[in-house]
Amino acid sequence: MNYWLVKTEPETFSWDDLVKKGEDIWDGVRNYQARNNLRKMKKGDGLLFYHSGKNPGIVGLAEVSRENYPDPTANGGDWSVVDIKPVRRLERTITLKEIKENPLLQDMVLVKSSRLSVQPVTKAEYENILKLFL
DNA sequence: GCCAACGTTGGC
DNA sequence: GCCAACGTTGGC
Repeated sequence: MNYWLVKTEPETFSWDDLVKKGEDIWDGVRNYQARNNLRKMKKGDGLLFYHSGKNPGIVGLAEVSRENYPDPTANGGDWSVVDIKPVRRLERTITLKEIKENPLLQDMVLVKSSRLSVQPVTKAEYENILKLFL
């Protein structure tokens, strides 16, 4: 089981939208690194659901419900999507600020390469994030 | 709204 | 294949 962080602008697609829909296709990724990460995802992998923009931070836990298949929104081009479904909302938002301030989380891709929209997260990082609100 | 970081494009 | 120009992302 692997862990990932997926970013979205809440104005475009938020955690609440995902909960409302119950399941959603994670489409529109047009970055090779992000796409390659999508392709490595296995059903049941854990996802940290991250809101960018105003008050950036992790708001919920989700999981991969369907492994990668071709992106129906791509006009040609070799792009992939996965389906994801919500697991639960976090008790509170884990802000980018506190992630940056936490010595245990300094190696997260989020801290080092903030623009990548689909990122791998280590098991240790995932567990350390859970500890922040459990 | 600004700007730094990064990815992509295209001329040579 | 290099690199300048440009576009986009996303934090602040």
